[in-house]
Amino acid sequence: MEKFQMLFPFSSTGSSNYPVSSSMTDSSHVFHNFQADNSGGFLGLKTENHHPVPRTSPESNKDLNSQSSSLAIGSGTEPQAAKKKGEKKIRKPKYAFQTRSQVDILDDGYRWRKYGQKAVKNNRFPRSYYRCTYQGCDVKKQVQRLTKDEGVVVTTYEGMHTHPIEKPNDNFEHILSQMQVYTPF
DNA sequence: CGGATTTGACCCGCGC
DNA sequence: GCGCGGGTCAAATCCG
Repeated sequence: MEKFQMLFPFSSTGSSNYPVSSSMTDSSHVFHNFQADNSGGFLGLKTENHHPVPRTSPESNKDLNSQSSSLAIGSGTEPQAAKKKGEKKIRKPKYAFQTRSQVDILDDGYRWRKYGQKAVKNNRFPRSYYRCTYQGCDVKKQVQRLTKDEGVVVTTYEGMHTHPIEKPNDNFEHILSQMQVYTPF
């Protein structure tokens, strides 16, 4: 596998076949996905799980929620608190967005270490699991392609980065900051 | 040599 | 209670 760096559809480089070529319009597209999700465009994703203690023992290494076959866009903004009564549920913010890209590796400026890869049912392409390699930063991310359109890559972020970006990436940094603003967290 | 990847095994939640 | 699906760990491997 070759390593593609800097290949970023969000960038100004017009190499990609991104529907919008304007500068800020890109971010708008992203937000469109988010809003659509909240509106019920996609199926709601449950972010019920929590993580009381960090992974210290090899036995307590289960967390995360299991999503359905389809890709769902979830977020910490989910009205989870409304239905459940006083559960120790720590909302785990989850963000997902689709991008049109030839490569799975979307460099968002953070350092990721791949820790797993699993084949998904209903999908010929495997899903990759990444984790941020920053001390104290347990942000996870998974990348998956759509069976229908291999050109579409779905990236799902889990958690928020509590540290500055390690790599200068103008455009995405801007988008990221906007995403954080958009989120109540 | 150190850090990142790879890949199979293991484990858990849920549905039947 | 078992099987399936999905997620994570961990040892071995690869690469710079």
